[in-house]
Amino acid sequence: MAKTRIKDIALAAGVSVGTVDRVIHNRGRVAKEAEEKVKKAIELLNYKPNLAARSLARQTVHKIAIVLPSQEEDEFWMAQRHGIRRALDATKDFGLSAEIITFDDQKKGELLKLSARLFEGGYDALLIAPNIKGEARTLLDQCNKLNMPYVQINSNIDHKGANSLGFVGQDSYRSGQLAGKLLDIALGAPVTIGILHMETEVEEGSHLLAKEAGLKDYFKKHGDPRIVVTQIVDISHKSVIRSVIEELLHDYPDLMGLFVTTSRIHHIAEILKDLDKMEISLVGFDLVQKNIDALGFYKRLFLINQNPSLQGYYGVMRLFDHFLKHKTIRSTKYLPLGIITLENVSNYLHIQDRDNILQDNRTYG
Amino acid sequence: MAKTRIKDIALAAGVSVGTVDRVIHNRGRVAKEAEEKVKKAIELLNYKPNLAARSLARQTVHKIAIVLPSQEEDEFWMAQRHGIRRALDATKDFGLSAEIITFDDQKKGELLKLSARLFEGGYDALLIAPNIKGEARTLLDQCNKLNMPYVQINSNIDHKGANSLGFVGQDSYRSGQLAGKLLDIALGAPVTIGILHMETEVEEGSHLLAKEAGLKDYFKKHGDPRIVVTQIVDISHKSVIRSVIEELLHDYPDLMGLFVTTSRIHHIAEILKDLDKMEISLVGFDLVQKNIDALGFYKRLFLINQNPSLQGYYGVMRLFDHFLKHKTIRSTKYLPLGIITLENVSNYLHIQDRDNILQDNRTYG
DNA sequence: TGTTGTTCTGTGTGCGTACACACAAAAATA
DNA sequence: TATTTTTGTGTGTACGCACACAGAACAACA
Repeated sequence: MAKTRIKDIALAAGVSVGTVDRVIHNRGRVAKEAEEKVKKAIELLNYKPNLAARSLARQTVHKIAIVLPSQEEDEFWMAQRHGIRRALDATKDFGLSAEIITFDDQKKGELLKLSARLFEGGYDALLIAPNIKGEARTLLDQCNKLNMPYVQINSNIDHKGANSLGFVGQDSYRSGQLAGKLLDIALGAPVTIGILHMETEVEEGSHLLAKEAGLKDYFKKHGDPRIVVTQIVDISHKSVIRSVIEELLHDYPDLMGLFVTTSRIHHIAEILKDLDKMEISLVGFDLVQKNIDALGFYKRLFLINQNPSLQGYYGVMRLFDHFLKHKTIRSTKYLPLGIITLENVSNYLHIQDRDNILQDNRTYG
Repeated sequence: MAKTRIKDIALAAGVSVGTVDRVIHNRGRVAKEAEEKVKKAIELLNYKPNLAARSLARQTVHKIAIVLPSQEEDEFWMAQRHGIRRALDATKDFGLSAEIITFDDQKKGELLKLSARLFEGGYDALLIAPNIKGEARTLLDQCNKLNMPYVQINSNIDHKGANSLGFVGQDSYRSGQLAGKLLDIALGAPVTIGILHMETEVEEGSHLLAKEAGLKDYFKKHGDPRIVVTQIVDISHKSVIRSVIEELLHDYPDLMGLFVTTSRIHHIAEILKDLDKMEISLVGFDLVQKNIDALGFYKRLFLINQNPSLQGYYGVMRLFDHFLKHKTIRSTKYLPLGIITLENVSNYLHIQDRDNILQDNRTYG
């Protein structure tokens, strides 16, 4: 039951550890027969490399650049960062180091400006939230030219380069379907349902439109109610939002459900509470504090959690798998769409802080 | 930015690595002044032990005994085992080994029979699903006498010994509240709601009663509908279940919601489909295959996921933290109560298989 | 037969830590 | 003072692996 070491394989195959090492790492310079013998011994003894020893022996530290929007205060990106930090803590003893590089995603061209820094900073890989599609595409093209692996998180620009290590994020279309289901169950009878994009710009092919499509498709199969789509561009003034809502309620007296495709549903909850219209069912996104507060006073509210923390975590872990375990994953990983309501929100908040695995906070003792 | 090693501390403190080691591990035999200097250097240089090197150098492997019910075929316990295996894979290179020991939880006294094997098998810790409360309590008392740390998963018998490393599992009461909320939203008008315990025995203080209490308490605050509690003892014969349901529907024509406190809600879904009564909303537990199938044909069905896989995972990780990182957690950890419906079930199935962290499946190459 | 080149293989060292051991210095005893 | 005991400190080795380097074996040439 003792673990088999390289030494054991060498013994079994009648060669030295050096030869075994060459076979394991495909370094060449091994006679065919020797290689065969070693491979057979590896198979037979079920050899699995000791990760602790490997990362200790390997001197090369893989340096990864993590590119994120510079919205320091935004809770969604804070959660992303949190997950990233967690993963880095867990892997720092195993040959992974990282730097977070931010850019202003409200201005054009800022992402591209990072180019020089990224490709001349000696980085071995890129972890990027490519929410500026055009610019990000240029960067990823560059990655492929320079043979630098990259993982996308949060936004996916469907970039199928040879160096792509896939995408970790949410399935927006499916989250729209889920919102449809929740509203369907909550409403009972067919009525009017509103979709609200609360965002300054809804660009072609964006998440928001995928969510819209998901909800619409759900209702094509189930009941086919009237669906009204509205965009609220100016989200900084509550009065503007309020008048849009009042107008909607006036135009569609049977409006009984609202789906907000961004994280700003708390505004709607507050306004509807004010208007004493809390019989309207709401579905929105993200566990930001104001939304969590809204759960407390608005019964018919569901939040869909996109798990930003795990996006960061798994994103980094993909690079870890790639470099340290020679295990390369290129597929898309969709994180679970958590349905959050007042009765289960506490556990979700908990896990975001506690997931630390293989992390040592202890200084001594 | 280079990582500080023990050597660096020794240099900074003007002592040898041996002295630093003694300070770090509280081995004594260090002069007060030397100790002070070392501690200061550790603080100053922000020393964090290298986990890879530590587990490589430390030869002692901590052996843990994992005690589970012997229901090999049960999907819930399979998931538990899966999570346990995942955690063991992730930690096997770091000085943790484990053996799963099963007992027949359908017979009395079987758990206690393990006693000798557990306490004379040279185990360093215990991970137990103490679903036979009385017998488990005796075992845990024994643990405290022998100074053997233990973690409880899935069931919690509130055992506050000095060696307890807490509990990882679900919050049954809260899951009942959550079921209440889901039914409340789904029903709209106040009607009759049924609670179904589908289990051969509902013992005092069991999870099932906690779930019942949670749902009842929820509705005391919201609408206060009529709630009917029924137990179905004989779950092996579908005809028995069916007649219970038919009787319920007859006695309570306005029954519009059913809460099944075990994983057997698929039976109910199948029967109601048969009876063409699918307007009744259902809430049940666990992602077992038959329940997942039921999601496909029964729209108004929600499953609450108790995350058995993560229970096993975090349970093992607690022991890992305790032994390898000297980081001892004694608190209760409640896992998130996932709300599952057809539209988000796929992601939940995915994550159960994919969560492998720090695991090396690669043989060579 | 000697020389050069090519292909293959074994040995040695170091990664950062844990721990055993040897030994020096100081203190307690004779 | 001599001897034992206690206390404090440094050195050396091993863990399993990666990788550099030396060198053996063999063939191909002069």
